[in-house]
This record gives sequence, C-alpha cells and structure tokens, in this order.
Amino acid sequence: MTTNMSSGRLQDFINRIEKVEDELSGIKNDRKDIYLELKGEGYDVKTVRKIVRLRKIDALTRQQEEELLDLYKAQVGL
Amino acid sequence: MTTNMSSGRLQDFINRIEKVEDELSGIKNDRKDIYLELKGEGYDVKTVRKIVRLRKIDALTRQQEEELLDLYKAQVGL
Amino acid sequence: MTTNMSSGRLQDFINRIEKVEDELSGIKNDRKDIYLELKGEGYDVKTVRKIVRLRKIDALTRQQEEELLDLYKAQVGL
Amino acid sequence: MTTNMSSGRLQDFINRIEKVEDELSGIKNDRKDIYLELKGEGYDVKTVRKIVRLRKIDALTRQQEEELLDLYKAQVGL
DNA sequence: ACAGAAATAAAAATGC
DNA sequence: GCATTTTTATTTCTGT
Repeated sequence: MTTNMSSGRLQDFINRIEKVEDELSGIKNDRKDIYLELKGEGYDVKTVRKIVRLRKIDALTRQQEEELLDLYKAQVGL
Repeated sequence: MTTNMSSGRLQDFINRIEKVEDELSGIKNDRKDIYLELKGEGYDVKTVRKIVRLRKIDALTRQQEEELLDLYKAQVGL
Repeated sequence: MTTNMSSGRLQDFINRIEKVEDELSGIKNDRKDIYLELKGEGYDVKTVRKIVRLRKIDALTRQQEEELLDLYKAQVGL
Repeated sequence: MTTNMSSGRLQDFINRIEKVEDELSGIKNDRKDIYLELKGEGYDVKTVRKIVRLRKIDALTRQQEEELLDLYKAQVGL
C-alpha cells in the first residue's frame, strides 16, 4: 500500500513552516544579543529602540510618498 | 430578595460598550459617505485614502521625534 | 481670478475625513477605558469581549429573520 | 581628527539591528508564501496555523519533561 | 516577579 | 472571492 499522499503533503508544509520558524527565533535571538551588547556599552536600550522605530517610520513615509506619486502619474496618463 | 448586583454591574458595562460601538459604526458610516461624496465629484478614492494615510504617518513621525527628544533630554538630566 | 476651487474642495474633504477619524479614535479610547474599568473590577476582558461579539451576532440573526419575514410577507401581499 | 567614535559605534549597532530586521521580514515573507502555497492546494490556513501552534506547545512540553528528567538524574547521581 | 507598555501574530472586516 | 486594511489576541520587554 502506498502512503496517504495528502497527509504527507501536509506534513511537508508543516515541516517547511517549522523550519522557517526556527530561523525566525534564531534571528530574534541575534537581535536580542545586539541590544544586550549595546546596553553593555552603556547605551540606553529604550532610546535605541525608538531610533530604530523612527527610522522605520521614515522609510515607510518615503514608500508611501512614492506610491502617491505613482497614483498621480497614473492619473495624468504617465 | 435584591437583584444580583454583580450581574447587573456586568450588564451595565456591556450596555455602555454597545453604546460606544453604535457610535463607532455611525461615524464609520459618516466617513464612508464622505468618500462616496468626493468620489461623486470626480476625485479618486484610492488617492485620497493614500493622502490621508500619508498625513497620518507624518503626524506619527512628529510624535515619535518628540518622544525621542524627551528621552534625550531625560538622559542629560533635563 | 479666484483660487483654484478644486484643491480647496479636496482640502475640505480631507479635513472632514480627519475630523471623523479623530472622533473615531476618541470613541475607541472611551471603549478602551470601559474595558479597563471592568477589568479593574475583576472582570475578564477577553471573556467580556466574547460576550459582546456573541450579542452582536444574535442581533444580526434577529435582524436577518425580520428581513426574511418581511420578504415573505411581501410575497403573500401583507 | 578622526570622527567621533561613540556615534560611529552607535551607528554600527543600528546597522546591525536593521540588518537582522531585514532578515526577519524576508523570512516572514517566506512563511507567508508557504501558507499561500498550501492554501492554493486547498488546505485551510487557519487550521494549519493551529496545528503548528499545538506542535510548538508539545515540543515545549517534551523539552520540559527532559529537563525535569535530567534534574532527577542529577539528584540521584546519574 | 509582576504590572504595564510594546511588538508580533492571528483573525475579522472591508472594498474592489 | 480575493486581497488589503483594521481589529483583536498573544507574546515579549522593561521598569518597579
């Protein structure tokens, strides 16, 4: 008898998901380590977090501005 | 016998929540109407939505900048 | 020549949208406060949320039943 | 004169953080793609998410049991 | 350790 | 119905 193909397929998907989730937690640990390291050098973690957040918002702003520009261009037939 | 005070209390809370949720859907309808209205005057809804979003992000940026400044000030003892 | 009416018009729309969005966040804060308040009296927030949701579904069901009734009534000439 | 070392140091930390955050979003996209793929094959995303979560809890439980076993073993000199 | 705040993940709702 | 946005739930982090 052959194995049930459907369930093997699902199993595959779950394996792949769990693999990427392992990678995710590894990288999250890396980030945590960086914060610990800079804290160890006397930097204020809360402040650095806020700087990172602010830079992220700035990037988002730029992206949204570009999208708006694209909309305008589309409206004038460019 | 008096009524169960606890359950009456919970009932009160739920009434208050449902009241504000009614207000919420009313205001969401108002917003929807405004978009319909401007669409009726030939404006592109998608574009206007993006402008509103962009302005919101800008406001957020300013707020985050102020918070960062506050952190800096606190760090130099202001 | 007068100022460009279109852009003033758009500005008006955006002002109105932002006004209703401010109202939205105000009312959301009210709701949040109610949840904080009932939490402070020992109620479980998550559970109360579920109750509110269930009651909403019930209300919806009742409304649908009434609409169906109206439909049938119309079909039999009531 | 050389550049201010402190600020360069902070800049380094921020660069490293942003680098790992980029990696994070890349991998999150990978995960999203897997869910899209399994959805495309007819699986229910929400249910698969639940399974993944359950397996995570199971793994945690097993790990805790092993740790407890190790503790007992140490206590009896194994 | 625990309360409150912030980040992330998941679910639900909305618009096209 | 599909995809994007919004809301809710869970998890993580930080300061007391």
